Amino acid sequence: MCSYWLFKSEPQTYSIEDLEAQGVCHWEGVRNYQARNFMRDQVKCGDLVLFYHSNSKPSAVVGFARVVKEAYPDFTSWQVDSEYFDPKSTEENPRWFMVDLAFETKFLKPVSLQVIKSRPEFSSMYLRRKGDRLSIQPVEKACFDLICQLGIA
DNA sequence: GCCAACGTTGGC
DNA sequence: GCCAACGTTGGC
Repeated sequence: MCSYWLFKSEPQTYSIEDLEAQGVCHWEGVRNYQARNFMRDQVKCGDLVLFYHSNSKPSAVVGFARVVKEAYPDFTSWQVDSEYFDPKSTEENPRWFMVDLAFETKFLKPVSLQVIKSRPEFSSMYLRRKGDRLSIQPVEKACFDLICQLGIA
């Protein structure tokens, strides 16, 4: 059984095109406890992940990926020269985690936040919540399927 | 670039 | 443990 997720990324930081070119990536830099807990405790190998471009024009789901490695310590957190460095995270006692994703599909038609907000089928999504800032969030299968259907059509 | 809606930090 | 100050996210 697999679960469904939505991961946010600013495309100028890391885009679906970057993942497509790279094939596989480490999802480093998550520095929010709620997002970390989802990733560390619930994101499993084989799960499918909607790739969302935030702070974008328009902000949209632009494709999906597959989880190919489950949570392990985010080594960027103890690299002093990394923008994600956190002095409170150590190799002995890591505070932050990451997973690996493999590229699956880039949508022909990105599914914009506007569309997600306009359809009643998506009313349960975290993206619809006022003040939503969660960068890793669970998605219901029905929502995942419909977004893929809209994106690929 | 603005700012609302958070989350985090640290003094007390 | 409270809460003010500060930092961040992300839509617009």
